[in-house]
Amino acid sequence: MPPTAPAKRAPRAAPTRTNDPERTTANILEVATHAFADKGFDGARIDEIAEAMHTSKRMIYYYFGSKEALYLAVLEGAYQRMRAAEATLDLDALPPAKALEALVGFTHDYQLANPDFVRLVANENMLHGAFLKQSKTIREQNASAITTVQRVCERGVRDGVFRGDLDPIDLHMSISALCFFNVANRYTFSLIFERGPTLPKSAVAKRRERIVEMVLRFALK
Amino acid sequence: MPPTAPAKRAPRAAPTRTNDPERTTANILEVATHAFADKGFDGARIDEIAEAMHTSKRMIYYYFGSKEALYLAVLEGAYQRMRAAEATLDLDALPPAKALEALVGFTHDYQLANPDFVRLVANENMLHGAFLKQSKTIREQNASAITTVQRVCERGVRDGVFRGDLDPIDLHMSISALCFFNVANRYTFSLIFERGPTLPKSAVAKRRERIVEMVLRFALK
Amino acid sequence: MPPTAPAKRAPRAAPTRTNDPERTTANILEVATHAFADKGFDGARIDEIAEAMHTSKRMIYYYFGSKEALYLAVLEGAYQRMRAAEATLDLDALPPAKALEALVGFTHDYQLANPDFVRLVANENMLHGAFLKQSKTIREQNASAITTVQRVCERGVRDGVFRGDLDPIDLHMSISALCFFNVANRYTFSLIFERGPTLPKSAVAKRRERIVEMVLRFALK
Amino acid sequence: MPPTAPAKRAPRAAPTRTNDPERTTANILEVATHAFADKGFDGARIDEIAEAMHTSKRMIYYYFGSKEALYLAVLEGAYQRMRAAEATLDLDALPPAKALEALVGFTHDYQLANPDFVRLVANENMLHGAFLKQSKTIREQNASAITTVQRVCERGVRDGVFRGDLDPIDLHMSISALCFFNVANRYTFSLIFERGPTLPKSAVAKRRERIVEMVLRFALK
DNA sequence: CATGAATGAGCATTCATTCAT
DNA sequence: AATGAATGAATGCTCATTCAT
Repeated sequence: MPPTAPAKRAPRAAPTRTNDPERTTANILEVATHAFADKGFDGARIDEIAEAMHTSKRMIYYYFGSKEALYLAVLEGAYQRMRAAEATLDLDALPPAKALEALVGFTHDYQLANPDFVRLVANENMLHGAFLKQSKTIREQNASAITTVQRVCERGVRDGVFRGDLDPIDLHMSISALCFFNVANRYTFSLIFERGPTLPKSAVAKRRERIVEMVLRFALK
Repeated sequence: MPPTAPAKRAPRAAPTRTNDPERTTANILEVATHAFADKGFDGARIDEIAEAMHTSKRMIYYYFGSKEALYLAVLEGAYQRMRAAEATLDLDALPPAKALEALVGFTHDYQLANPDFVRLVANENMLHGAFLKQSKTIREQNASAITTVQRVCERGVRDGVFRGDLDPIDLHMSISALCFFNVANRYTFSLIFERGPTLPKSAVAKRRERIVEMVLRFALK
Repeated sequence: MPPTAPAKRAPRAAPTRTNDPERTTANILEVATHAFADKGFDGARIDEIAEAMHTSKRMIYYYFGSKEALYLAVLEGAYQRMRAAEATLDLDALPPAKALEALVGFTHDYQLANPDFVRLVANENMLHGAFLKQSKTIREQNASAITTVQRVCERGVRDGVFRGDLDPIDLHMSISALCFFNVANRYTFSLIFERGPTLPKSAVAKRRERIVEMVLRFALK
Repeated sequence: MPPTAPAKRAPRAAPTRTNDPERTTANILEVATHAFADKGFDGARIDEIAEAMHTSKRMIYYYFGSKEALYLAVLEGAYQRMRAAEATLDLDALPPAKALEALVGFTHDYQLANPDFVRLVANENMLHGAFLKQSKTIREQNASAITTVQRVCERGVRDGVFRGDLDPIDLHMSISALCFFNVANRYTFSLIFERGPTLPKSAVAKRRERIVEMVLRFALK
């Protein structure tokens, strides 16, 4: 018998009536984020999300209207949290090389600590960016994202520590690529090592070091 | 209209009866590869794959037995073609630095030319490597893949042109990461530029150059 | 007609939305009981059951989860109704011979009046008892069933009216066999008479008499 | 993957080309008899029957034309073998009581030894005798079957050892019922004993004895 | 006589969604 | 603000059967 269906009238855990819209939506988003990150948009099931929530499944439609709208909200939330974390970095206070190092380190650490975000982005690419296109919010945030790298680059070039032909967008891409891959391609890559998808702590630290070094070697004169 | 109309579907494009199993399976695999790469395992529909084939949908089950088995066959084919292409590289004939450059260039070019492969791998990671685990074939091929990088590294270190602490697995990861991202994260990344997901030719060449340079700067003493 | 007609099925009899789970499940069970009894588990079609219901086919899965679970529920219901009817017999109030007569009569009459029950049991045997094995409910009810015969036997033996070597299980089997066959083997047996599967009233009465007599002659000293 | 489909081109054991139609048909019938007896008409699968044969599945259609025709042939064969065995009984050589005893004993023993026959008959009843109706062969054989009992009855009544109101058809029914049930209702009945569906040898002998006794007690004056 | 390749029609089941309260 | 009941439209899959050689 499928776990999703009521199947024989066992109406499960008693959906705690919160009477608190904010808590309810937050709970839905949290559960949905895990679900969409874990299974992707097509693989995730509204029923399963409902099962893992504290409120009833009907609430998803009450507050979000559709699976697509819920997914969009999840995606926007994930991007927003990432940008918020990024915003705490005060790169301008650091000399360019240190700033770049900090940026790469942050990117690496954040993605490692937030595989849900990484997987949501990977899934969004599987969907040809269908939802991202719809989101004004994310587009605006991303626009500002590139200026962060840009400012570091400019300062570095001006100070003569970075090579003159440094392209911020290209650099941003390289940083993202190196950090993203660790998390996003865990499962296929780990086959080479013949071990589990998550690296031991020491290997993670080593990998982090090398990514930072790779980017800096490339940027420095 | 009578109340219980038979409602027969209009028989599509004339299913050319090949009586040629090899052609039939090849056709199924080709169509399925596009479909799974385009929509992912969960998003792809057996019915849609059938629609795009020259034979009937029933043949999928005749030759492959299930959606899962078909997907696995698709995945194995994609990996096999990639390794076959890689095998044509004669890196041993080149000096280490040139060999590394050739390897990075090949990886970049192959993935750019074969987004289906890239997307299948990305999707497989969304599925936590569920299918890759099942495939002896792929595991064996991957094992040999790492030795290619390894040999180049060893020669480079021995010759004193590469840094002594070069880790082949780590290098392989960096190369993969940089090349993979271009294709896999096209849709989310292109939002930054506010243009379409595929870069103009000149930009592609520029990106290729920089990836090669980044890797070489890192590997060289 | 356009080449790609939507071909919508004519919506049947108006699915009265009861909003009454009990009525809905009862309706499903009733219809399914007839269907499974008529065609057996493998012969019965979920679609046909749906067609005969007052609610939509989807409700079967909403309330029962699968064809197998529905069949099990049907089987359990059939056994339960039989045991409930049996429980109304107050055999202890009758002298042993009369009690045995009443028991045989009841068995005969119930099975004749409930061919659905008989056929479900016959079908369950075709399935090697696959579903019965799963049902705690039925196993428990059956356990108590044998005690009914047992008590009558014991009293009859104690009173000296029944033969001393009477085996309750064996007697139960004989009674069941004689009554079951009338209904279960109707179609093959009626070929001998070259008439329809159901006997005329007078013949039924005669047969009942003889079954009762056969059992009593065997049990009495 | 389902065991029936070719699924990945393993064309199984090499279908021995017999070039002997009689052996081929006999083989098909034998395998089909087991299959239909085991799973019933609806539960049996042409593919599974083919799998268990020495020739290819296509032969079923070559020699029998359809699943229905094959089933009918199986049914006719089963009845024919039973009647053939019955024909070896020389009841006329025995005094009436001994003849009846022999007949009951034979019926019991044959059905116990040939559960396939019993299950085919049970299944045929589930199908409302749909196939039996079509078979001239079986109808003719059955007609003669009743005369066997009839002759024994007549002799017994004439000799004054059997009760005068003995009805051959009714007696035939009782004999059949008692013997059939043992085999046909094995699975549901065994639940009462809480043991496996087949009785130990001693219990079988005991049950046989009691059936014989029950019939004789009823028939004798 | 024999068969590998191919299939239309149907089957159980699932999914996101809406109705009625 | 919240929800249990209900569902149309697919979805992956199977079955007996036929075609072409």
